[in-house]
Amino acid sequence: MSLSHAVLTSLIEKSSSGYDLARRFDKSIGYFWHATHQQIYRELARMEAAGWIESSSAPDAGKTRKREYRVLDAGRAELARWASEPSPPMDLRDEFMVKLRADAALGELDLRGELLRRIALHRERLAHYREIEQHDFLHGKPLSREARIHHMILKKGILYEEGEIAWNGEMLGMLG
Amino acid sequence: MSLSHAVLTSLIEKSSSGYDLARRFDKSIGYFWHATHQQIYRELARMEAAGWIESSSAPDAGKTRKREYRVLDAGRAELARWASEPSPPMDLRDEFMVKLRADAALGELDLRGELLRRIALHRERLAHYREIEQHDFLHGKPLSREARIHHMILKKGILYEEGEIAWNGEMLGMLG
DNA sequence: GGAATTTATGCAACTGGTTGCATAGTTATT
DNA sequence: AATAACTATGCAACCAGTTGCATAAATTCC
Repeated sequence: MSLSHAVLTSLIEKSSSGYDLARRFDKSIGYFWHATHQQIYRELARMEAAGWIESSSAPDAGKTRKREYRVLDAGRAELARWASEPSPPMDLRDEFMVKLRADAALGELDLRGELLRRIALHRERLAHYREIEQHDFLHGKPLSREARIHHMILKKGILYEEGEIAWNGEMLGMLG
Repeated sequence: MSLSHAVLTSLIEKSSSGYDLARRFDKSIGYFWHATHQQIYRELARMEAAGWIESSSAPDAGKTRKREYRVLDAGRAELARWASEPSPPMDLRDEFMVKLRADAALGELDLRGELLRRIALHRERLAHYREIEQHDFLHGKPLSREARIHHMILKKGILYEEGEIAWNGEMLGMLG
């Protein structure tokens, strides 16, 4: 499992409380690795027990239990170790492809509504990604190595959404 | 959960024993929905208990416990019901993107070896898919509705692999 | 000042998925 | 004839992930 490593990466980018981390996670790594707040709290507890991170009452805690988590050297070392071992290729799990095969086997199920919904969803996401791209990466100023990597990750999302829109469109044409 | 529906779809395509089903699953639906033999046996037991499928000693069982499973009308109805409810968009879980962000945050981890491995893997898969496409769908004879849907699913795999190869290549150029 | 909402944390129960092991018959090898 | 390898099935234990609930303070609304 490597949710812990995803959380660790996000914490290296910025020390945070569990809640802030969960929200930031949603808008960065969450695009290609979803996690609930529950999972994140659990991973934080585990990683603190393992000595990868430490925590203390957050500066803005007030009377709350809010804590701030920071990555320790052991955590950085673990992340580097994990990152340089080979990863299994990502496994796809596309429910809609199963539905299409079910349609092929059973006869007419009329999945056109679903296709239209998917096209709309992917168009929305694509527009969102392109906005981020314009704002963060295409402003003309030179990009750091870190920013160039983040840009490439975003581009992957853009290519994916474009591919989905094109394929779903063709599929719709076939079923129409 | 809908592993049961994936198994059900495969079983509608052809009544089979658990073992045969598991092997066939690997080479069809397994491309976009992986399942172990253990999961498949468990789903078969559940679905039989639910009255979606029935089984009897397989014709070629001999002295073995081999059983053949067939889909009942209740199973077909359930599959149709499930297929026409909206599906959540597939959630990506790409470990390698996390590693890239870790590289961006930590500095040099040298992921080029991993990129080369991934490119080789996707090239291999692409070649395999193209072979299937040539053999099953580009033989010139007209295709049934079922075959055209299967072709579209395969094309999605082809587009995906092509996209991976292109993106990983660009990423390699950037890190090189 | 009180009510509703948002921020923030976490326990407990459940469900899904993986791993290791056990069993038993069949076929191929030496 | 012995043994290794493959086909075929399944139990049990474990681990990961999700859902529902509970708590509590801060903030916003009326």
